[in-house]
Amino acid sequence: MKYNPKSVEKKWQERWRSSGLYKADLKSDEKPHYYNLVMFPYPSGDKLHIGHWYNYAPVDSWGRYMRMQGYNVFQPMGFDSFGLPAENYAIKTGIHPAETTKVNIDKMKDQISAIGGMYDLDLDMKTSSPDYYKWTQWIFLKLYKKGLAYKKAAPVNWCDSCCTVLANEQVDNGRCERCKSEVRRKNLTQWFFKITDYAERLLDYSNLDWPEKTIAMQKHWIGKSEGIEIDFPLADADAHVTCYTTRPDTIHSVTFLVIAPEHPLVDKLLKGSEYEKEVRRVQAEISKQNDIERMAEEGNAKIGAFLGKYAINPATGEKIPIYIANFVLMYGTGAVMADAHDQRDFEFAKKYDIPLKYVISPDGSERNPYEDEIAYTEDGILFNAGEFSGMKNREALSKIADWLEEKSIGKRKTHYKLRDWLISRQRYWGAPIPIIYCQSCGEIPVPESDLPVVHPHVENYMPKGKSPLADSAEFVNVNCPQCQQPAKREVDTMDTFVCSSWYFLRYLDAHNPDKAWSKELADKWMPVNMYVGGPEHACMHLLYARFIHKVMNELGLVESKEPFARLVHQGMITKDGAKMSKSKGNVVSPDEFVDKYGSDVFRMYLMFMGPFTQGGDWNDKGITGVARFVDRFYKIIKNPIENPSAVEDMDKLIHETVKRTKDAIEKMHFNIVIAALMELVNTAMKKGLSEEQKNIAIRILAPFAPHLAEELWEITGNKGSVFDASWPDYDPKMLESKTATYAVQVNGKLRATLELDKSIDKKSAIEKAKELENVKKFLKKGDLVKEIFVPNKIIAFVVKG
RNA sequence: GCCGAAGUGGCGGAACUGGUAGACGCGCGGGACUCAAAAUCCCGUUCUCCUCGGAGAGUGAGGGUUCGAUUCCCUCCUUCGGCACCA
Repeated sequence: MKYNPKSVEKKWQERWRSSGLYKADLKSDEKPHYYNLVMFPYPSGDKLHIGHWYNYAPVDSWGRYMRMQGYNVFQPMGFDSFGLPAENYAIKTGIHPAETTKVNIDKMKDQISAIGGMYDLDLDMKTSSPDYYKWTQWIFLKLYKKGLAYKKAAPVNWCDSCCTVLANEQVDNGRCERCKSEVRRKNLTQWFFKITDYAERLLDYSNLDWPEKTIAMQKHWIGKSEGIEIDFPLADADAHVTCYTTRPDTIHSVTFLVIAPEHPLVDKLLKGSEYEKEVRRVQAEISKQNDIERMAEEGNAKIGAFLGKYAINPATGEKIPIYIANFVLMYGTGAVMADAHDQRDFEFAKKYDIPLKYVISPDGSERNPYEDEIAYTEDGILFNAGEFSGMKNREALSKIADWLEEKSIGKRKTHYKLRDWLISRQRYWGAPIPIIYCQSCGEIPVPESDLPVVHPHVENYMPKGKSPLADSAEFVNVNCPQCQQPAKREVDTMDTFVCSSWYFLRYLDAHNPDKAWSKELADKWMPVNMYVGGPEHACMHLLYARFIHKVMNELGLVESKEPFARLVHQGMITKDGAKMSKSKGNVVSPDEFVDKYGSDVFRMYLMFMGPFTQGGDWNDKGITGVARFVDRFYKIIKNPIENPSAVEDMDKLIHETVKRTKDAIEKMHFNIVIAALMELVNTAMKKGLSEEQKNIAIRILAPFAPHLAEELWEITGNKGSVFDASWPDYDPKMLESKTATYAVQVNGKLRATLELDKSIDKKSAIEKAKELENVKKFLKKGDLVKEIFVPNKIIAFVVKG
């Protein structure tokens, strides 16, 4: 009889649910804890697609494996339900985001249930529910009180016709992606979290089992650099321009300064200047470019303007002109010293006819080896550099820095590229920021006892230049918590990354009305042992979560210093080489495959496609292979081929399979696990399995085909769930064999193979190999000059002539 | 441009620390079963020669180290991912 996945899977899912098999007892210390976490999904209208399955199914297999290794596995699942798509959908259709969110979550819950995973969906956790965002607001207040939340004006990309802020990626060539009207820079007062205070602490990755690549990306993002701030006095005023550089060795070649068009000095320097008109024109032009365009490599010329003023190069005493240019941004000091040894400065100087001066060449000779065509940016020997001439520039670097510090011209400084985290959004579908503005008391945080600040219902979500929450008079008008006089609420909402930066703590104590999380449980369960999600979150979510966690740690609210001990990124599933998206119309739904082949087959096929971290292009061609494997496995256990004489040989294979699959699982190479199980089945088809061997085989399979394994566990007469049994161990003695297969090579080419006893010595092994006909043939072709013997592997001869 | 990863049969992919390249699966070819087909089972399947024992070539391209290289080194090409013209 053939295996019927449909009825069997339904049966076991119901049993698991009714027995509460996978409910982790968070308070129990009976078994070691294992927090197995997958990044929670956004409840989109696209529902669950193959990419989600590719992510969730192997993580579930991992969790089941850990459970069978004796761990108390906690594997929750919730929803990141605030965000822009629901709001945009509401603008289009008028359906309230809360409603679409609920519909999408219900649908996705059904789909996740169909996987038949251990995911605990009963926690019913979503970031848009008041009992969750109450605590997001509470975290805001914690940061506020620690001085880590502040307001400042920041430039944003603004579209006048859409009346809204645009992300850099929504700006296309200076125009709004949606309505094509011109985008302008506009200053808005916004809330920030001071993540920059934690730059140094965030650079500590000790004890984190994370992909090297992700750590490298975060380090790059934080961007620590050791340099020096140098003051350039103005030629005709008692003021100076401070520039930051990591290359003080080039100070003698500095022939001009470039400051950001937004630099506060620009207005002062321009006062009554004949250059004002041109500078304003260039400023206006640059203001149309977003940061990405301003820094874009291709298709964007360097533009700038002379400010009509000069500074003094403190090293040479020379008068040098000051410019503004698009490529200098108002970060750090907003000013750079420019010279001939930087390609960007070099090009700018050529365009605006600014004289250049060289101070480095490969051999110290006074010329640019590239003949003035491109900048010489490599290292070399200094010349025209005063007392430093003749030194290697890298060696002179710190000496010049010392010299600048001694003369009080410069001061060494560590810079970080990391900017503070802009958390306010002028959007409806997000957690309200718990701040009240009072005419007499000023900016007042909402008292913790008044949380949550409930998200109001509004009629119109259309952006009008300010948050739609401003429409609700009931929401906006409150009494000041301090003086009880009429006051107004902050109407901006929080970035959804704030909501997702602590959800793993809430899972541990979901819906507790009195606390964000229980410290006791957090100390038992944190950090998350295994965290799996897409690599696109390397710099945002994963950095923000670490930041918030470190703040909570310093406040004594959690013991762990890091939220995620081990991190793995799953690969991306594409369709015909393209990312799946509704707009491209290439979203593949898992439902029809699950319906046709069952969850076990579908999940194993996804795992069989290739290494988990690699991803791949979706193609349903091979799924029949996995379906055949499942049928065979079922058949072997249920209708055994009786052949007792051969069954003994199977012992070795079974133990080999345990070892192979175990090694592959720990590396998350699930494709190898499935392949090894297929090999076992193929051999077992011929030779049969004993009852004991069947018992082991079922347990190896269980994490990957949980329904089938449970069914077979029951059929073979076992009591209870296979997931309460332990994953099998192998006996190393069983893997040993008396003989080894040697490859016999002549001049590096394989000429024969030879089965030899493992205890054989070099001399007799070589004798045996020499007797082989095909080896003799090639040995005759010249003089034997070398014999190589690698135990249990190779016998090689080198012949010359 | 810089940083990172990858490139292996018709396809997805395997190969531990330099030691028999192509496991496993799909597809394809042949056979068994069948009135027939599906399903299932068995055999074969990198390419080119061949006297059917084998021989030669072969892991993006070209060099190098080595008895031996998918694996190590150099140069180059292509694809994917990341980025910030950060001074």
